[in-house]
Amino acid sequence: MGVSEAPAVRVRIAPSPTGFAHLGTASTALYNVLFARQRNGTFALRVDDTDVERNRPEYELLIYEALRWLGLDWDEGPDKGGPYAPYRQSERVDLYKQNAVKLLAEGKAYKCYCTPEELDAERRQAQAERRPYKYSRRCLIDPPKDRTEFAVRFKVPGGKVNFTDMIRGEMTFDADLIGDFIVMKSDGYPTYQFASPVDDALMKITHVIRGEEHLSNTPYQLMIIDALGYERPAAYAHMPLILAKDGAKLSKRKHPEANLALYREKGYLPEAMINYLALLGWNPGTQQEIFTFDELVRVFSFDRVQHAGARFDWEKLNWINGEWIRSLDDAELARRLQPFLPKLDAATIAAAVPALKTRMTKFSDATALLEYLWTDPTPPTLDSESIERISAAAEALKDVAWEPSAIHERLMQVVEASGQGPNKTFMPLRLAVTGKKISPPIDYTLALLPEEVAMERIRRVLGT
RNA sequence: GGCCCGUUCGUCUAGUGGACUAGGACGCCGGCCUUUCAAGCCGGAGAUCAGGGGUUCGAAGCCCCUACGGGCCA
Repeated sequence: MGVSEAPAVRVRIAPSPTGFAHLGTASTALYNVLFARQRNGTFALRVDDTDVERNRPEYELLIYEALRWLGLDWDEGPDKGGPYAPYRQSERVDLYKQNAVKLLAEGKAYKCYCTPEELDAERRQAQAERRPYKYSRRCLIDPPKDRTEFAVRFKVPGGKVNFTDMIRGEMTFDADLIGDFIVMKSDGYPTYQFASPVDDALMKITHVIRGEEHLSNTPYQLMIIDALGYERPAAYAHMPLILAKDGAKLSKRKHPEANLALYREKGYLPEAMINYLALLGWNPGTQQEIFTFDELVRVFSFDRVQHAGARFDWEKLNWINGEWIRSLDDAELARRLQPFLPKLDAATIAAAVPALKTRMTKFSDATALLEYLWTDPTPPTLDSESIERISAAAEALKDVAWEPSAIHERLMQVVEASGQGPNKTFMPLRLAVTGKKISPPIDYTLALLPEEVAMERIRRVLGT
């Protein structure tokens, strides 16, 4: 087949709605989207909700929300449909049944009546004899006559299974080591090993890009696709896992950083998240660290993806987020900051932005810096010299235009007249007005407050 | 238990047999700037390339073994 005849690229992610949206889902989605955009392909979202016990519709919404926030929108999905609908596996159960029936009819699968206890006994027996366990095929050879409840078990043909992994190269697995596995459970639902390849084939997925935990599942799924006579995806890509700081796999229970919603709440920019996620497990081969999405589309390639898991690091994320914050223009920054400063009006936020810009690693940091604007601080106790400096400052500020540069000018005159360093004047003022040692530059600190309020706080410590 | 994937500064990583006295980034430390805190600029410490055997004139990079980590199946 010539290059021009190659089928259009179709990729997909298949998250399970079993809890909050996971960081790993975002990472996988990103790589899928980058690849799809590079090749003018299609990106589908398929919801793997066959685990009836754990899946909840609201969790599905959480996934949509998080991916949209990151700008990782999909072309086909449960909410927007598409040529291969439905995109929710729970709505495709008939399809899996049909395919299982087909396998059964062709002798490529068989009914298995074994109980979990029997299977467990088999397994323990194998272990006791120190031989690798494979299902005994007793239900294939001599099925019990008196039972009705069954699962459908795939008859593994054996031999070698080869496929191309865009990250790891040519892979070969020995299927002789793989025992016959269940494709349909006795409750009528498919197993992951069955639903996933059936959908990939039916949805004409050309490249399966997913987490490394699925690498050894691939031969199972390829055998299913082959047995069903479907076309295999052209290639796979198994992405390195994101690990927690302690080196363990990111778990929803133990690691809050696995929760995508958290980043939005704390004020990380979606651009920064994309940037950081791209760099976790991939590198451009150049010194560049800051990337826009479009730049990533241009330079991303699977052969520069890491093979080993990468640990999540708040510090680096914070730096990247800070870089992004500093790169935004003031108006845009002010606009995005608003939800994080509900107590302030838009004009005040806009006025604060120049002072905030280099002082935030994430938007939630703004709170500590500006808290004094809506909270009345406890007046500090100051020594007589500080009182004197404040008194001089108060005098100088009497009829100043209430904005940073004019305030700055007046205060510098006071400093000059004092013959002392600026901080002798500024720090007491800062303490008087904010109650804290850390605040934006003093001219901003004052100007952001209404003049009467600022002057009142100053008068208060002067006792006048 | 079987199979698979992996292992370079604390972290993310560069490295595809000689340019490696192992490079960059984050973080850390120091200095400059300075109005506190940041930002910015300059500099520094930090990796016996998991360990051991080979192959080779030469190995971080190739082969084997071991250890450790992770995954899948069971």
